Amino acid sequence: VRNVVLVGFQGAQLLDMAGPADVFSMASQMGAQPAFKVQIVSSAGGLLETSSGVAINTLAVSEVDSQKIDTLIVAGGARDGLVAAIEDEVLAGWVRSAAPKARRFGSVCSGAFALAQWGLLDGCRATTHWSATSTLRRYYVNTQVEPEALFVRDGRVWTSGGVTAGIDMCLAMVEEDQGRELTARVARQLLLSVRRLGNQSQYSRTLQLQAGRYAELIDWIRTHLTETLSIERLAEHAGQSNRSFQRHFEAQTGETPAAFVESQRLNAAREQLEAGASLKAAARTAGLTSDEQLARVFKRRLGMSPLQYQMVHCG
DNA sequence: ACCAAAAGCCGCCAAC
DNA sequence: AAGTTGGCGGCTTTTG
Repeated sequence: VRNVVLVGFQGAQLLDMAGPADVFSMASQMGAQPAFKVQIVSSAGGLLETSSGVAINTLAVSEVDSQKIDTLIVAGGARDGLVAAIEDEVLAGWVRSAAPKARRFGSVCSGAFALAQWGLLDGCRATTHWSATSTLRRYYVNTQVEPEALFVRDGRVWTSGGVTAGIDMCLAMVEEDQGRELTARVARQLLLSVRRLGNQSQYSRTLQLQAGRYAELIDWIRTHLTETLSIERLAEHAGQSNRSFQRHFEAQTGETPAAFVESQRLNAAREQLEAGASLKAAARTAGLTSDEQLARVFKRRLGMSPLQYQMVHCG
């Protein structure tokens, strides 16, 4: 049985701990025999008030044998609580000594700042909540921040983006330990209809934009992927000049118009490939001009060719 | 794998 | 006075 230890603090985000806890315990229940034991720890132990006000019970770090930890994950949370946790000598000292001895360790969301400050991310590739990636990069120059990733694995160091990405990360851990089949069942049990890969973008434009000013335009883009979607065309559709459109669209969506269109086309192509379409057909319905174009976009955005993607994802 | 042409991006700034 | 607009041009990225 592998010991999974989740590290929390006053003001930590409940889901950052609850998500991983449920993934590992669910995997344990559904497997042939219990594979994981989950413990939630904090500096002093006892009740922890999370950022949402829901309190959870924790063990004190002193009660946990740091020699026997398999997986150690630090939660993220509200700024003040996180800063206090980082400066907490007891917690810092314990994690610093425990993490290197664990088989793997990591963080969810802003927990990456704690790991980084404690020197545990030096020389590593890592990520954090999308709104904080530039800050992480600025303060911790020895860490290669990957802002687009849902989660990043660099050897034994795993870091994930905003809250629910932690669930995807833990599923990937379970998959490594227990295989794909069990992991798929766990994901299904948790009603995660789509498992997301680490290199997927952190937030859903669909959700983010529903209320936005360009919701209608975005809907139009999605339904007209095969047409020419140049800036001119989109600006015209939005009733703005090119320059203003570009400015506002980027402010609203966090992506430039061309990048956004490319994302949409990539997603469409992915769905096609996953549905078993040929490369040419996938390219065509996604509005990419050729299968070479398709390959370029895959390489650029996913770091792999369409064929490799099929191997990994449709295999 | 390469390259010229095209497209996209974005700081700048005068004009609202 | 402060904020927005949109044309220009140079620089980078993408395309065929």
